[in-house]
Amino acid sequence: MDTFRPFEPQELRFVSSFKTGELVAETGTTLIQEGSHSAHLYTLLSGWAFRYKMLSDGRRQILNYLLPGDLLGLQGSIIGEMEHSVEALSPLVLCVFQRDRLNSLFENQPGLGFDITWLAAQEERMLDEHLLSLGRRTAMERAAYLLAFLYHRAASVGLAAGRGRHIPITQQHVADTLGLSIVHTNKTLRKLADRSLIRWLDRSCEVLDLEGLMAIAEWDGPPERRRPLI
Amino acid sequence: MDTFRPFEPQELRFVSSFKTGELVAETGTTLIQEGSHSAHLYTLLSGWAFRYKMLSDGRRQILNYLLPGDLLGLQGSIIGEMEHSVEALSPLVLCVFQRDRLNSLFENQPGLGFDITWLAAQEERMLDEHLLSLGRRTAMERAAYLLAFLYHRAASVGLAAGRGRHIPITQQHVADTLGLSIVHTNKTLRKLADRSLIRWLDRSCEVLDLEGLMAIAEWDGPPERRRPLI
DNA sequence: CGTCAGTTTGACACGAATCAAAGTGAGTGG
DNA sequence: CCACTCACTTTGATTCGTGTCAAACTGACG
Repeated sequence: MDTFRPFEPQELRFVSSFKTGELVAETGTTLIQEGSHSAHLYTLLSGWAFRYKMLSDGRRQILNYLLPGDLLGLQGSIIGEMEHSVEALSPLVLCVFQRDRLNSLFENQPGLGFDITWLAAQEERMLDEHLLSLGRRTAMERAAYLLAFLYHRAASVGLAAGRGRHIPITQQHVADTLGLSIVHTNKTLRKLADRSLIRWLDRSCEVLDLEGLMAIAEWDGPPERRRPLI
Repeated sequence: MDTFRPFEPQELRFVSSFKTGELVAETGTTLIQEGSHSAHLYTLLSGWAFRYKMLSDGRRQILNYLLPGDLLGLQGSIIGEMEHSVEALSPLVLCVFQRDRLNSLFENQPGLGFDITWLAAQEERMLDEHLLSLGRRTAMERAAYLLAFLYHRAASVGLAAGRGRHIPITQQHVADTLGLSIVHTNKTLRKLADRSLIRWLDRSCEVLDLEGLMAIAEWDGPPERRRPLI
């Protein structure tokens, strides 16, 4: 089963029998609320978003970031209840599906069913890496890893060149992703900037030295796509 | 799509066209090595195992635990290369499948394809919760969460009553799961034991007060299984 | 011109890591 | 049957990384 292909948003987008509509959202919009039983499944067509969970006293943990091609709300579709919230980091466009069509999708479009599983496996791979980061990397290593990771993700969907190459997050987002306080996050990012590895702009980050970041984090980047063995 | 059913190992086990054989392993056996391109996909039929990643200087992070009904090696089957290792925590029995049959499984058994995606969504849910733990919970909260979590998982596959109700891990495993040093882990577990929330045995843990652990961690347990809406 | 979100910096406190050492119990070999 | 080893657990002393508190700075916006 090395013969996968990456999930193409357009693919689901034009399977008219599954598509319900398109949705545009502003920066900061809460797209999905923890505990909700959303009736919909979404594909992100453009923009950035993030998933997070909160504890009752306000502690927030960002779980992962969403870029074009990613699914939102699969958990709700499959398990029934969303266990995390989703918020827009930039203006974005979503493609909306009826979640109750999901089982017929598996029946009628096994290729798409496999693509969904492929996406879920990718997500699991990213979460594994984040866990390694939170559990065993120092603050500096975590920050370097996160920025290298986000740069890679942006590059993989063509956002790395030209205009959009800045990662649209605040230091508060970084802190809540890395499990650090915002003060310590600021001091850590400052060190990375002083070493010319990154540049911090108003509410975004520019990666100047990807290799340097990856070396600090001891991270090799996402695995090479395997060529089909047969 | 609220009408899911939990994945039954027996289900895959007796789909003879996919099954390759059965495999028995001792405690401590490395079942899958990070970086390998395993030709097989497994279902755990009995026993406990855990997934982990390591950094080159020996820092280890345990990602999650595997119990009967869980899949091993799906990542390898779908992405091509394993990005984590798997080790047995107890004697265990695996059911082995050829991974190259996976796409034909999606074609011919869409119901099983959906079950695999369901399992992947469950794994993602657990990893999300672990991330919240590592990022935003204190040492005490993390320990309480982990033990409550493992108790729940064991109970959900019928391991909670009688003989097998002890969780077969060492304090080193707990430390590597929670991202703590083994010394601090010991002191934290000691406090839980002094409060009669757990009892620590030779190389295992007995949960005495599940509610108490869940209250400390501020964790509600896995979501209720949704009844079908229609 | 004031407000507000975001960034920056310094002083201090605290939680967790590290260092060191001893206790326990199972297994092993003499 | 008794030393011996080895993995695991336990405890105390000290160090260090990160959190908390406090305050100032910046730029966008109304």
